[in-house]
Amino acid sequence: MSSTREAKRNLLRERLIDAAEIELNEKGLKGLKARDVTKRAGCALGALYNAVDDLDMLILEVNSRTLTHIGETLEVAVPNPDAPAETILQSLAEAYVDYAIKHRNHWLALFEHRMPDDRDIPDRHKQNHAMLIGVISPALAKLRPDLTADQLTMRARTTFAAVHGVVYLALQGQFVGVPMPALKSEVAALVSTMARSSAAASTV
Amino acid sequence: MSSTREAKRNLLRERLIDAAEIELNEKGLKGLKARDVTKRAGCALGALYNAVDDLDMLILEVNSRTLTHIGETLEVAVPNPDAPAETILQSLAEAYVDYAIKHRNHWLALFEHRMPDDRDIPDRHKQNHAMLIGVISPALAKLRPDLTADQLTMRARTTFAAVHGVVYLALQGQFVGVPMPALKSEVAALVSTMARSSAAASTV
DNA sequence: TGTACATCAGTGAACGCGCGTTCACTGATGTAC
DNA sequence: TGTACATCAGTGAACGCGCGTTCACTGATGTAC
Repeated sequence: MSSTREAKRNLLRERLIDAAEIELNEKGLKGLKARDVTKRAGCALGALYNAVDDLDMLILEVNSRTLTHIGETLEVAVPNPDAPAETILQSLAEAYVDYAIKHRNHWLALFEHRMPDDRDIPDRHKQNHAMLIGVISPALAKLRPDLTADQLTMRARTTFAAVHGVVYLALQGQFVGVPMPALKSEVAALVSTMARSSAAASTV
Repeated sequence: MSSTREAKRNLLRERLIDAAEIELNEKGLKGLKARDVTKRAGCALGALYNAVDDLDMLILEVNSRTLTHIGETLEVAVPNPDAPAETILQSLAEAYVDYAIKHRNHWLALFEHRMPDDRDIPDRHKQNHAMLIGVISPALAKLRPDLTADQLTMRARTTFAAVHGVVYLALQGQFVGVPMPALKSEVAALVSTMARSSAAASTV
């Protein structure tokens, strides 16, 4: 058998992803360097390319973890799935804001990372992203029983993107964002707005 | 007098900003190179550093123009300042979406460009950004006469950021964004939601 | 179990490239008289 | 107006650095007999 070899290989792979996770957290996406990652993982520079295709792929792995992590956080944030839809949406939004603040660099990397022109993102990773939408949909569906599944998906994306935008500009700090101290209450107001107006079912 | 010298100097400066504007439009922020800009402006590489501190400063100049341009676009988009507040907000949002689509790279550069760690952004440039908020405020004020000036500013920022977020994720293409064909109607729905719920004055 | 050979993970110095910025030089513009 | 000198914009080759990736080498693990 070659299980020892393979096990070792996977172990190093994990160690590299762990290391990249820490480096990303500390230095942000732009500050993530192959040399720092391998040094932290305790292996030689070249070993990285044996464990993983590419630095981009390593980042994708970390991003996958982050998405899973966000998914878990959001699930836990909804205490009772039978609560009023607005309550659920508020919980989700608050958890999202908290996550973004606490894991700023991981969260930013999700939206900042771009593959080089030619290559594209593995399906597995795209599905991970879909989770962000899937988690809002049930609550929205309650508020808008009149919408088709497709319309709901659109509305869920819009809702997510709106909240995301407020958090994103606030965390950038510079410019037009809401100042950090006001962030949570502004997001709450936004979600409340969207939930109540949706209930009126008067929008397109 | 040294007016010939100074005039020439300014002329080259303008030509460099023009060139950077075109390069940015064609290749995006990441694709903007000092060599390409000077080549397009028809001068030597070194001349850039005589006309301008830095490549970052050149980008800031282009971004300033972009902000002015957006400002003009938004002003023109409001045909009648006495129209109902929701109508005005819808016009502004639509104009913003159109601008982002049409001048994607310029628009993106506004939010993607970061100064190197130490240096910070000149005040002039920050004020330019404030315009984005200032232009929404009057319409919001009509909807929410109950809010203080500070609260209004917050709400304007939130409103802007929400719309911005939807457009931003949609234009990124990858991931969770609204698909482009649905973008305008989704933004319209979002603005409508915000305008009507605000009128109810029931949010924090 | 032991020996001989094959494979492949791990090493880290070296490669290669991109690219912002500098710098010694030149020639044009400006100043003093 | 003309001459001698000073200044400074413009030139482009060269510098310097960061950094992802490769590659010849080594030593450990695996396979065949």
